Amino acid sequence: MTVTEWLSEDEMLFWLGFLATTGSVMAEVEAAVKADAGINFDDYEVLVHLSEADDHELRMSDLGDRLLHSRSRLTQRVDRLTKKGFVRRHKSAEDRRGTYAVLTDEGLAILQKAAPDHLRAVRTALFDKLDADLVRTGCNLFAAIHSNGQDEPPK
Amino acid sequence: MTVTEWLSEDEMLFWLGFLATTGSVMAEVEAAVKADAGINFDDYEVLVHLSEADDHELRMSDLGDRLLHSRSRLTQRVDRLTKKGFVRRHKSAEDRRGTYAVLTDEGLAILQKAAPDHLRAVRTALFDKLDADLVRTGCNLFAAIHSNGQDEPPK
DNA sequence: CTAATATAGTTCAAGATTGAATAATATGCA
DNA sequence: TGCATATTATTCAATCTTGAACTATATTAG
Repeated sequence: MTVTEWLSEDEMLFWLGFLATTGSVMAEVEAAVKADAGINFDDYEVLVHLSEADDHELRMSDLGDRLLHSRSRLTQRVDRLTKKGFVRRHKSAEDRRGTYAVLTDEGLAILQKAAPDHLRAVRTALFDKLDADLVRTGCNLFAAIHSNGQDEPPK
Repeated sequence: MTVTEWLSEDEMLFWLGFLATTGSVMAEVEAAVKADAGINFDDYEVLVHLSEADDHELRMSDLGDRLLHSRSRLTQRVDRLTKKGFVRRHKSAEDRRGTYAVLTDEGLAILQKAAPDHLRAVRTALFDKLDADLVRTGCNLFAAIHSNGQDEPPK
């Protein structure tokens, strides 16, 4: 008995490849970043998103949506990053329910320190194995799957 | 300042697409499986691997490698599945360090019950958006990245 | 204006994962 | 054989995530 007989052969191959590939790429990158840069991947991602935002700050909910993190997960991740001094919060003036997470100088510094390690990990896990054609091909594939970015972030 | 300027434009697009796509596909499938089938995706995956193995059983380490789970993670996941009655353990006769995880009848039943929901989720999140060409394209892409499956499972 | 509803963010407890330490057994080599 | 090293699996404490409940503020409809 096999549970998976209702996908075509190609689809099955795709799905297994998808699971195995994404799992191992992420595991490899996460391990390399933590080992080399001393910061874990999720924290790194928070800092990246903040660094790319205007004034290095984002609303909590906005940041959570980008990271596909639930609200409480983000609250606690930002708590930890705040404790480490890489991020701070400040209340929004216009919408008094709102909170911004802001990248600190220390956060920017650790990000800049970690970035080369991160990039090297991504190259090793991914782009060293792909030629330009496959990269473009992959972009098309992701665009088809993800299309208009209307995700449902968890919760 | 942007941290990511050392990837080409296509590579950057690929990497962002990779993160966003894999994240949202997995989130969608996991949410759908849990909601519809009443079993979470990681548990489901354990049962699938066991169901596909000879005699519906696998060595713990073997199962862990396939799932890219660390040893302790798998130990505890199998603990939970055992408590639910979907899996049981038995010691290996040949290698007395070894333990097999075995699918129980209840485990097979829940797997069969969950499988249609799982498949429908995978179709909705993925294959409904892809034509046959893109599927084949994706297989090639995953093959190039993952090539010979020589992973380093965590730990 | 006010009541009802929606949204932003946090808190708390339960559940899950990580990584180091441990115990038991196997294997390789002198 | 016997010792050193490797492998298999588990345990435990620390860390992290989940999801429901909660507080505070905003928006909408009557």
